[in-house]
Amino acid sequence: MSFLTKLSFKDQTFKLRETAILDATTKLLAEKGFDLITMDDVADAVGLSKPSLYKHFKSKEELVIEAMVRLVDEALAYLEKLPDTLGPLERLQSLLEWALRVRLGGGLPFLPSTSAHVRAFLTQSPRYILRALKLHRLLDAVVTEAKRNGELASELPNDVILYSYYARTCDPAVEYLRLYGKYDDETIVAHMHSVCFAGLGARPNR
Amino acid sequence: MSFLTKLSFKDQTFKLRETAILDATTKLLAEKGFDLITMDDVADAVGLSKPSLYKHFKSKEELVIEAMVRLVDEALAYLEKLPDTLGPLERLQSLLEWALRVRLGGGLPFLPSTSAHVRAFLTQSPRYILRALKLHRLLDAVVTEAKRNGELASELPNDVILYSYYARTCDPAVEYLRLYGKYDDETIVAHMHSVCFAGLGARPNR
DNA sequence: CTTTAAAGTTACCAAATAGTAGCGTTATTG
DNA sequence: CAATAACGCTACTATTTGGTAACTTTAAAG
Repeated sequence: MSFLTKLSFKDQTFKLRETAILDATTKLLAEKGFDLITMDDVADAVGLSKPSLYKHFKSKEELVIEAMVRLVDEALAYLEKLPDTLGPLERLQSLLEWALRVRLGGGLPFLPSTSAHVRAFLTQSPRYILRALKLHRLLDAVVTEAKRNGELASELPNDVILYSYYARTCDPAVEYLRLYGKYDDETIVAHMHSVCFAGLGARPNR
Repeated sequence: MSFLTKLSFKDQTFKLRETAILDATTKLLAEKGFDLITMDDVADAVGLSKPSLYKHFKSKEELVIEAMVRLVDEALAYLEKLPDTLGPLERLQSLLEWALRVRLGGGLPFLPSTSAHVRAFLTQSPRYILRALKLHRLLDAVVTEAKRNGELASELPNDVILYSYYARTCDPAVEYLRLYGKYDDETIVAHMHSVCFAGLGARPNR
């Protein structure tokens, strides 16, 4: 028996279940938000009983932290996977579009804009903070580079750009556009992209 | 005794208490969000007992609805009070700045971006819907006018502009800028204003 | 096939909290 | 000053829900 199959069957299903739980949590978080989710909801969604959940995650908050950690990891992976040929502005645009598509596909908005409670315990979690800071620092460098290229507004401080950028990935306008605007996903992405980088004001005609 | 003083003392204090309750609710909503507020919190904040609250508002949800109704009414009043000399873009800019200052001063973000639950019962409340729609229609006309003047991006549909505009009044970037950016309120307002109308991209140098 | 250890489940507990019943108190009216 | 009606408060209930104890089943190992 190989080293890999040594941990098999039980441990494999355990791991599978863990991702299933995180998937369900992610979906529910996107739909209802932290406070409206009960642990029974999560258990039902994944076809498990509540105590089994606690075999994997020791509390509701840790469950959500892990879901967010996974999300930030995906963002980091996406950013690193981008071809080297892409310029800084293109990287930012690509990541924004990725984040919007994740959300439109039923995923989480990253950035805990949802509730003060969630933000509080997320910012207490070293696991989360570590990744969020890493992403933040990476993007900060990209923004600096983009400004140097004259691709971003040099009159705006980096943190204003970054926080506004994050905010756009969890912009409630997305939901309103889908709900009331009846646009398809790609149209929403295009519009959000346009608003994010060019604003609402009239654009100069070249 | 005049007709006015007829309702006096008790009824006057009753009315005063009502606005005090709404003030406290507004402040708490801005601080903690709907789900983390208990009716005891509100009662304590205004120096009352919980059952007295229920003499004024028959449920927690109705209390929040009334707070939001009052907020939208204030926005409507602000919009109507603007001098006729202001152009459409200036009106939008002025209202955005007003909304941001309200928030920075401890008030509510309008638009129920906080929780799915809040949004659900707000959009069920005729009292709220009525006002929200009225504001929406007013602003829609202003946007159309601004586009005609070449002051807003004519390539964006009105609803994209409006939902993005609303989103900017409750943008989480505001809190992050205050918390981590250490900017004073007026600087935040100026930056948000800039980001909203001109976007993050490089601006044309005239 | 038997043993054993882990995983899953049912049934439960404890805390929090929205909402209420009924009593004490205060202010208005005659 | 006396009567009364409304107002506010203390103390309670019911429900929801995060979390757990102990029993049962399943699967790996000899």
